[in-house]
Amino acid sequence: MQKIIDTKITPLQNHLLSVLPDEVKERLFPFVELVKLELGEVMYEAGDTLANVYFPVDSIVSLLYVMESGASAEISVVGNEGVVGIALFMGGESTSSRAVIQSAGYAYRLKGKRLTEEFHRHGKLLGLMLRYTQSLITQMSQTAVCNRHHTIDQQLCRWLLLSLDRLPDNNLTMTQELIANMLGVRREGVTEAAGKLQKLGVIDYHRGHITVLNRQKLEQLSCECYAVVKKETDRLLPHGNEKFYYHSQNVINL
Amino acid sequence: MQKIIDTKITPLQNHLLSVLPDEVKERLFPFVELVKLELGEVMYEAGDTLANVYFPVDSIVSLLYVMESGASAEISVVGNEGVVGIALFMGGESTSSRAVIQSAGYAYRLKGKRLTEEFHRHGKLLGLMLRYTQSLITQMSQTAVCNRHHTIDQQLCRWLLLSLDRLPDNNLTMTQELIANMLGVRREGVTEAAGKLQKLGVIDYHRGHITVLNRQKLEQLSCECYAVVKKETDRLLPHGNEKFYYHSQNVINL
DNA sequence: ATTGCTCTGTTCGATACCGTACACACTACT
DNA sequence: AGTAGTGTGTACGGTATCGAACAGAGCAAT
Repeated sequence: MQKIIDTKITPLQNHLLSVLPDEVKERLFPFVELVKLELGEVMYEAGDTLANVYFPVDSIVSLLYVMESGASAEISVVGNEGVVGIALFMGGESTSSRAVIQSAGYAYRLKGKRLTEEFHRHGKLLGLMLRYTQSLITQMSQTAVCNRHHTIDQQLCRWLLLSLDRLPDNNLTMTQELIANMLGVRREGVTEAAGKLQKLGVIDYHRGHITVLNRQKLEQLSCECYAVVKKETDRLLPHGNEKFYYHSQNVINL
Repeated sequence: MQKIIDTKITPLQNHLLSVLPDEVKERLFPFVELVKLELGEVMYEAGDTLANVYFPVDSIVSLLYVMESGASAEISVVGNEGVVGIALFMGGESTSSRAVIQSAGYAYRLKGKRLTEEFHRHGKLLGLMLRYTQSLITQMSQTAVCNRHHTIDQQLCRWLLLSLDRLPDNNLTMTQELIANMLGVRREGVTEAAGKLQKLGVIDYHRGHITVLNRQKLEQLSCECYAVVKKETDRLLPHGNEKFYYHSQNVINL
């Protein structure tokens, strides 16, 4: 299913795409396709062979591990700062994680073949992908440690901040049940933690819609993990020029 | 400090080095240096700029995160199946993790410059490094999930198996205190878990020396995390030819 | 208005792990 | 033999999280 829309969306809204040298942009952009991602859709399952990579624009994708028991835990988040499908260029073709749309929106899709062709032509893109991958590794590592040492309250704050950074405003569409899956805890645990934040006036939520009212306080209440990851990511991937141009284009459903 | 020893050690005992094409071996091996690693030594601190990568032969290196509070947790282990210092070729130059020698032994050191030079000359080495990095990512992810969902008992089993795979025999030199640091739990927790394994006749240990008596049982008692990581690693990095040749060579202390 | 469904709030006992404290055992050194 | 130091065993209360069960509240469709 395709339709042409007049959007305010451009590949440049993805940080990785926006910092590429102009010549690489010129070669690559004709081949990227705009894809619409719906909340809860599964982008790929653990073990799937990947054919495309996705550069989120205003969507958020959650990488999560599912255990034999069915219990799950999010190991990292990807928004417009990153790319989904690193296994494709890392050479493994698949991963043992599942990718789920955590926040609906758009992403640009690129065929894996185009990507790897570009790798051989010019090292810039590869270098960028690798630095991004390293920042992802940082996030995963910090998650591992955070799971071990920090309370649900702290982790919820961390998680909200991670989401906030990848959204255009302060509203996230997300039930407590889903957050619980991401954090790998019971839904009741999230209810309790969210209740505290509500009482403190930090957030406001109603049936699957959360609004962050006081970001600063959220940062105070969060564990160090958020800041550590942010700092390291900024080091690895300095922000590029963030001016955008808009145009009409095709949209495809995932 | 240097001395020439007659060892039974060769670069081929490291799996990554051993699967390289002959031409790459010929270019690279003249530049690798044998390094002796002592138990407990810190290979690099979080944030250190890396100048070398290390290919362990019979040593084990633990990558661990240290939090502001001083609490720590191991996020992955590297033995002769891998390489320490991926940040160097990922482009980040440093990581937020610390690398500690978990089991004394030898490793081959290669200047980062030599490594990246080889990347430009021939894609084989890069591809291998990237696939290894992906297997490392798998390990980190699984660790994150394991920290969330599994008991200390299960995790101790997993940890012992990870160590066992990287050692020549069934003996590991390791106090409960150190294991506790790796797992990010209290020493008493390890004492208790180890006590159970002792009673079951699975392990035998005395003041910092652990002998695994029944590996099969250990695998049964472990959580799935060990098997998942092993399977994925085998997929990403098929074993090469493991015949070795021996010769005299220099040894350097770290 | 009724019904049904999803999302949230609350309770209760169970349990895994923590923090603290201390006793004991083995080893090495004097 | 005595002493110091390191590694291990155990005990106790405190707490965060779990598992299960259920009640209510908001929303949608009929």
